[in-house]
Amino acid sequence: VTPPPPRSRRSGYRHGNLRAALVDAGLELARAGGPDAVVLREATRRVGVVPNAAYRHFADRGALLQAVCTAAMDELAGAMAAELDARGPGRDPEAARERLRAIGAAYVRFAQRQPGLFLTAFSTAGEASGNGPPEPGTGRPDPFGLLGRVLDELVTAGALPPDRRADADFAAWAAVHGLAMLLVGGPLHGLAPEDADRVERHLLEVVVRGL
Amino acid sequence: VTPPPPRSRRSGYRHGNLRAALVDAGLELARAGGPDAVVLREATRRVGVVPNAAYRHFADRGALLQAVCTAAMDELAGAMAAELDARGPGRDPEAARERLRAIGAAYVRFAQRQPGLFLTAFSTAGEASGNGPPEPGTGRPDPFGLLGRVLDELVTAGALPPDRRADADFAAWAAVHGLAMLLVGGPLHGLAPEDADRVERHLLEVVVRGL
DNA sequence: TGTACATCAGTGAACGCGCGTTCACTGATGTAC
DNA sequence: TGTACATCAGTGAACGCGCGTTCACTGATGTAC
Repeated sequence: VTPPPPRSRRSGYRHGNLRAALVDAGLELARAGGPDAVVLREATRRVGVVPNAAYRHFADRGALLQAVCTAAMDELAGAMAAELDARGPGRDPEAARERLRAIGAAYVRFAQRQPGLFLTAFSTAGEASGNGPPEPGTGRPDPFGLLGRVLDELVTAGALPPDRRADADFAAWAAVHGLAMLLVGGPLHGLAPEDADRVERHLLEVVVRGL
Repeated sequence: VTPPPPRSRRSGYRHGNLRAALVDAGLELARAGGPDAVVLREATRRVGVVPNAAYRHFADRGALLQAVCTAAMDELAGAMAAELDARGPGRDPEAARERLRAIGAAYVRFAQRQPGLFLTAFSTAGEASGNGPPEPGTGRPDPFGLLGRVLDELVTAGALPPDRRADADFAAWAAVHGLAMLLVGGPLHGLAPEDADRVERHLLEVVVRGL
């Protein structure tokens, strides 16, 4: 179906950076079809390379998928960070609340626009990946960390009592994550956009009010 | 791996009710491995029947999976209904709120104890299934309907202003669903049980307070 | 009550498919002398 | 600057696998006479 890629053949033999190219191809597959669509053979096909070439860079299919998941998560974090950067700091209570709404809206919007990537980002399938929030260590922004920062601002701005800060991360995250999941391939899939918007605003109000 | 079942061979030739048996087998597969584990050949193997026999009762693998998904959803609804039935009616505000907490807790507990079934119940993969809440028509209880009933009680008991009733379903559902998804195979997979409990209580408080 | 027959649930054998993965290889690249 | 060589990224061919699905069949069951 996919026309065999032009096979640019770069410098005749060696590929520039096959690893990155495979992750990119996997990302496109995930974008179109979610984690199950990240098929090793198809990724190599798209890059214009023989299937087993992938084994120079990944131990097995799972390692490729893992890299794609991480990349998808980075895209989500990037979308959230961009939304925050486009806004002024949240010094006063209402501005801080607005930032919380904005970050939540960005999360849901990403899920709606990139359902495949969204599902892939959260599809580590309960591997050894984590027993807690997203693994620390990477320097880049992660969705959970961004949320935590916004909640800290909320406390600083006096819009959230410090004693309620503790589990606020998880509560807010769960609420927004759940809406995203219901809208993406879940029972609320196909909800009219304006209805989805209304539900989203309502949910964010419940969270802001409840915190 | 699975020892070939004793092949009870019922009345020598015909199977009692192969359709139901296949759904049961599929349910066990889903319980152990989620929707992807619902493999037609394996289901027939477990029932002790030749693979193509399934085609007398299901158009294809998708139809079998669909039946299994519905059965999984019914189990979830059953767990929630049982939790409600074990409680008195919610006439006064606090009792009504308590019922809301109970139904939410049942939802999350089901996800934790039966992750495979939970994921399967919500894995219709955005098929023609629905553009809105779970399909009406079936007489049995469904999770969304049960939640709606509890919210109605909340209004009757005076614990929820009627003008906020409208989108309360989705907001409450999303919050609880999100927690379940984060805990099951998501980033919060492996959270210590006591932490998960605390997070759950906190989330339910945010919802109750926010509504 | 007994016999002929239509139905149709399950059998047996086979198919093509795409997948992940392994093997021995080749030849361009970059380094050591 | 030129030549010999080690490295190792990508090749070519092949494997075994389990899957969903199709085909023509068989024989127990239940009905009509």
